[in-house]
Amino acid sequence: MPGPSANKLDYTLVALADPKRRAILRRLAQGEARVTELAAPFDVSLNAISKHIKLLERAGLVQRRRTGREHVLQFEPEPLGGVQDWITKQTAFWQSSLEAMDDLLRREDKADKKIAEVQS
Amino acid sequence: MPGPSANKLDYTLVALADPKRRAILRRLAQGEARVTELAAPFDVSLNAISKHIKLLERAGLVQRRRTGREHVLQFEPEPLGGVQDWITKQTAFWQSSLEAMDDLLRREDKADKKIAEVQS
DNA sequence: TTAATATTCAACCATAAGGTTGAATATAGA
DNA sequence: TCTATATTCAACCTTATGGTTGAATATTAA
Repeated sequence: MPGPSANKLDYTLVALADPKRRAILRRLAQGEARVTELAAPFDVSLNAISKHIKLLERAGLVQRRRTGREHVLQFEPEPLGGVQDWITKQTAFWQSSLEAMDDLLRREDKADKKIAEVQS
Repeated sequence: MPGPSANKLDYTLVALADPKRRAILRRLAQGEARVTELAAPFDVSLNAISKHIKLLERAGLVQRRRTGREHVLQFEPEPLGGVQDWITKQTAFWQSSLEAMDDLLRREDKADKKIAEVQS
């Protein structure tokens, strides 16, 4: 989706949203590799993989180091922390809301009992 | 990205990759809401938000319940677990590789010392 | 220098997202 | 029954992805 106003988290999630890119990251988690090596397992063109790597770079998930004509890619886990933070906050919000609703239901229950007492 | 071969995780990550959709999820984490309510904070058309909600549904991140003419949306946190699992495995792979490399370096270091001893 | 290797760049195509407007549907309310 | 409200559907536009092929660049090796 990223237009001109996209932020880091957007880029990270876009980068992770493709199975080939996730496979590339898994591969890089075991150690650096060159573009050709990364492309080998896939049955698409080298150019296609080159583009995938660019999206991973944009997200900060890989870093590139040139050694002569070879480009060595390295896995950079930091942006994954941003995703985890978002998920953590999101579920935290949700759970606190559930607890709040629980309280509310409990209070309503008490009120109902009071009314029942008065009416009985 | 999802073509015909997209899986659940793909859909989840695509859904999370847009800030408006994340904002909708944050809103829904505090409690259910109707489409119009969800659309209110944004300066895009109701139709645009309707489409965003559809992508969230596709990912299983929200559930829809119709009450007369109103559609009530509810947050469904389950798919977020899949994202967390992936990240956990990815970083686990990476750390074990780092440790393996560490061992390797230590061994090489020992070997170097032996060589140094022999040569001295 | 010449030839092979490693990568990107450029141009192109198809599909999915993200948005718009206008019409269709369905339900609620006067 | 009319009319307003809540949502989706359909058609269209633009941009980003994901892919291709062919050419350009840079570096290594003969």
